Amino acid sequence: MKIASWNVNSVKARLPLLLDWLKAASPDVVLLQELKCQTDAFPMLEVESAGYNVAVHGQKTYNGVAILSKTPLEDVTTGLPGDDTDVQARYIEAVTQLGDGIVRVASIYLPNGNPVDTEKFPYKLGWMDRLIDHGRDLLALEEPLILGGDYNIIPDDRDAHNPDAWEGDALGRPESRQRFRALVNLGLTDAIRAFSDAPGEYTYWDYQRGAWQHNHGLRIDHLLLSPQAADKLTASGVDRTPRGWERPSDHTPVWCELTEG
DNA sequence: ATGCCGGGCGAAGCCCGA
Repeated sequence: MKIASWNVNSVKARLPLLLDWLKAASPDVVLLQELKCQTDAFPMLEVESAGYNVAVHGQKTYNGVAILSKTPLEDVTTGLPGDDTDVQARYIEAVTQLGDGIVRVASIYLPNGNPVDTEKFPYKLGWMDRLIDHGRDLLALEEPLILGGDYNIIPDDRDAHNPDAWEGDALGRPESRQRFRALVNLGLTDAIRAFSDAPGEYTYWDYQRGAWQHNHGLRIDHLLLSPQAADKLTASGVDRTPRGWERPSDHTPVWCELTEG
C-alpha cells in the first residue's frame, strides 16, 4: 500500500490539483496539511467521489489537517495530547486497514516557529516535546505506525540547498533538530533516508526567486515509521510532479510503500 | 533580502507561511 503526505497550502485553492494527483498517483492513504479551511468547508463530496474515506480537523484561515484512505478510518482523534489550551488544528490520527491487519497514521503540521525571538519558537519546541511524549506512547502499542506530515524541520545540512542560511532559523536551529532526532531516536525510521543518503531530496521550494526552477529547496516533509511499519517498507520517494503543475502548492508529496503481507 | 510569491480575508491592504 502507498501512503503519502502533502502540504497543499489551501485545499480549496488546490482542489483541482489534489484530484488530478489522487487519480495519477493513486495513493491508498494521504496525509494532508495546511487545509486553511474549517472542517465543514472541506470539499468532502469531491474527495469521497475520488474513492476516499475522509477525516478532517479543520480551522478557519490557518492550519488544518486531514487523512484520506481508500479503506475505512477508525479511532479518529484530533489534537495533539498534552496541552488542552492549544487550539491550533495541527494533528489528526486514525487507524485504517493494511492487508489483514491495521496501520495507525497521523497527519502532522508542526509549527513553523519563526521568528525565533517570539513566543512562536517556544510554542514549536513545546509542541515537539508533546509529539515526542505521544510518539513514545504510540510506539508502546507495537503497531505499524506512520507519523507523517510537514515537520518544518531541516534534519541535516544535506536537506537544504544552502544550509548555512537556515542555521539561526526555527527550521534549522539546534533546538529544533535535537528534538527531531529525539523523536526519531525513540525508534522511528525516516522513510526517505531508509533508501537514500543523497542530498537534494527536497519536498518544499519557495514560490519566490525561482526556487523551484533552480532547485533551491528544503526537505521538511517526513514520514516516520515504527519498527512494525519499517519492517514492511519496500520503497519511498518524493513525487515532484505536482510542484511543476500550474498554480502549485509550495510543497510536493512524499510517499512510501508498505507490503501488505 | 524587513516575504521578491501566494493564500485568506474581504474588498485594500495586512497577516501569515518557511
